Amino acid sequence: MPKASEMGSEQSSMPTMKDVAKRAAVSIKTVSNVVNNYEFVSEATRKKVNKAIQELGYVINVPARNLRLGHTGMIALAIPDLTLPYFAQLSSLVIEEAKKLGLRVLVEPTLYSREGELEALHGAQHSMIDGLIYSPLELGMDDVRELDVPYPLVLLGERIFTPDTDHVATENVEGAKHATTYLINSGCRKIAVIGTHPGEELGSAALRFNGYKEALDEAGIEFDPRLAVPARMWHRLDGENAMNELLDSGLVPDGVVAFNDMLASGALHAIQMRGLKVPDDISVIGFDNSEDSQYLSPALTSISPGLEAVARLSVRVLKDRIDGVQPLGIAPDEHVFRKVTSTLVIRNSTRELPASQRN
Amino acid sequence: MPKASEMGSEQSSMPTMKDVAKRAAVSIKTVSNVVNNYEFVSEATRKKVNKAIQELGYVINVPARNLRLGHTGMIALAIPDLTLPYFAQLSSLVIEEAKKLGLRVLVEPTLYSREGELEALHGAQHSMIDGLIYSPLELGMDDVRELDVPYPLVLLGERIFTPDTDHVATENVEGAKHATTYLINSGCRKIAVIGTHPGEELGSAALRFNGYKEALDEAGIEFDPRLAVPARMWHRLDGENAMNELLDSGLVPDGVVAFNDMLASGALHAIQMRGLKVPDDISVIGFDNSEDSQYLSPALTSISPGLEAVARLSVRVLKDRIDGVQPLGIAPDEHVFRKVTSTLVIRNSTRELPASQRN
DNA sequence: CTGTTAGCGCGTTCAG
DNA sequence: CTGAACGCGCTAACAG
Repeated sequence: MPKASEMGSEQSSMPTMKDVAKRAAVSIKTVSNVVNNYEFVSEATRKKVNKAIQELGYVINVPARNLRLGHTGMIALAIPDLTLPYFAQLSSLVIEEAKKLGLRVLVEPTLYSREGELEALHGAQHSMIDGLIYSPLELGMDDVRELDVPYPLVLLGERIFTPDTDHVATENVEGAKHATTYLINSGCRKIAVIGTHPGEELGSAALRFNGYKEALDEAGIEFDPRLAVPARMWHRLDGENAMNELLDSGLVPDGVVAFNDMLASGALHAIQMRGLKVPDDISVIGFDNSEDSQYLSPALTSISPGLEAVARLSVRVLKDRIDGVQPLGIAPDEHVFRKVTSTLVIRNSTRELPASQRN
Repeated sequence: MPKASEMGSEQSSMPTMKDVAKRAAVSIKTVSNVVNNYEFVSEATRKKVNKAIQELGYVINVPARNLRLGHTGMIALAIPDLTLPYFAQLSSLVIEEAKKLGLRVLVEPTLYSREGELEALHGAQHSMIDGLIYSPLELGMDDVRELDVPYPLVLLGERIFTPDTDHVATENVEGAKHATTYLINSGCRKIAVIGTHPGEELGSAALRFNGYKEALDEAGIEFDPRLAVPARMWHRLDGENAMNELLDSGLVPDGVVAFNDMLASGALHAIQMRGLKVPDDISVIGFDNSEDSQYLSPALTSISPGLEAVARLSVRVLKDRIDGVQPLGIAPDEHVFRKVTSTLVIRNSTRELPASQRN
């Protein structure tokens, strides 16, 4: 037999249910019953059919089945960039969770373009897909009407809200607030924040900044704008630069909240290069609890956004919508709006809480 | 109209070609012609049909089309772990390249399990997929027969060889050799290597180690086993530990070849923590040229495995096989075996070559 | 428990 | 250049 890879299409000679039926001397329906594990098939016929399947090397033709069933068992996941650890992680978790529910995932990087994001929404693929988990970055509140699509949709993040779709988001504000409060409780008073995006109102930077300020506010610490260092990109080097800038200004903080772990890693490095100690001189907290954070030295205390929960929830909700059932305990006509609680993963880049603060 | 997400399946009410045909007062065939950009359709009818499509919001039904055509326009990419930057990068590039050729990609993480890898190969999905790009980690030469699958397959890496499938690989040996030679030319004589896997023969660690030794050999430098530090995992902390171990032993090298950029990053950190300078005291070279490497300080000199070329080649070859044409300039019955040339990306973690060595 | 029949939506002969 | 009828492989009634 020539290898399929040397032929045009593998479909040409693949055996069908009909072939199996003939060989097993049963009807097509019976084969279908066996293949789909229909309960009421006699053990004898089942064996007969399986034998024929084995001998012919029969594999079910998924496209045909899809056509008949009207769905494909495939969902799409649209994210800005698969090379970002955050999204790679998310994708991996979504794929894993989907698999548990018998769903496959088509990952679609939208590559920071508005076009890409719109195409993910309206592209021709959509008869091929049962639903979409959508994490927009470029689209904003002005684009809400774009979300009126003829298939189930779960929206990730907090850039767009509509009462007409299900949302799953992470706690940006609460997470940053938690981190900042933790630093305050551990004795920090001059807490810098790295990675702000001045002028931005949507997006993680703005939300996390708000959390930071809220924490300060509640603790009665006045916000010092000089301690907020912008960083357009959130790479390691940006964190290093930001931290150096701060240190050069003579304004040495006793704590740092970095808006992601890369920034934190850079800050760590800048601090240590000056002979200062983390956490003795300066505590550092990161964001995202990326896999790397545990491998830094000192291991990085970080806010874990609960990506597992995001993945689990969004896939489950989508699956329910596809199946036409109400997700979770949601009332009819209502939509899921769920914020996943973030947790602070304490490692060695922050000082311990004094005994009085622990519980 | 109720939102689809509140209904069972979106398929129920989607307009078909028949609906479009009726509305445009033409035959189904004509609609099909228009949709598929068949050349010989009068401008008038084309317009008429397009208008009807617009009004009805018609979208072509991909599963039906797939059934008829016998292929799906979808390929799978099986990799060990999507959260590894290397594979995330590769996936992203493959998706991009596939898109250019009108193909969609189903990413399938096999999660370091033999089962997962076998399932990717033989799983039921395969009538749903036109071909597979396959990067095994657990499978070895004993499993060659598993690769006899009824669809086009492109094999990535150097773990399994068969004359019966197309291969695309990166230059592990050559890359490591290149890196080591570069260090030698820049004046290093005591070159450590971090990340070896003693006892392993397949796999990147072994191949890269060979390249390192070849370079030493050619330069007439004797290999000192104490300079080869094993590291099972290739995380940042492993690099840091390995480097510390070396430094503690009193055996201070003047150059380090790390088997990936994470290891290199850790080594960098360990070196700097001792007050030693990179590259003045010790040069460091990494592997993979990951996105992070440029954001380390000093920016990391690294071997770029040419992932773009791997992605481009493997998708192209697969596409050709799917279309039944000979890839590249390959003779019939021959198979592609292509190693992508790696390049050394020189940044600031290595000393400059003396004038005599430059070209 | 099993067989028969009728499409799912599309592309494609083959006539016109 | 266009229309009518067929079948891709499968599942869901409904009989038997």
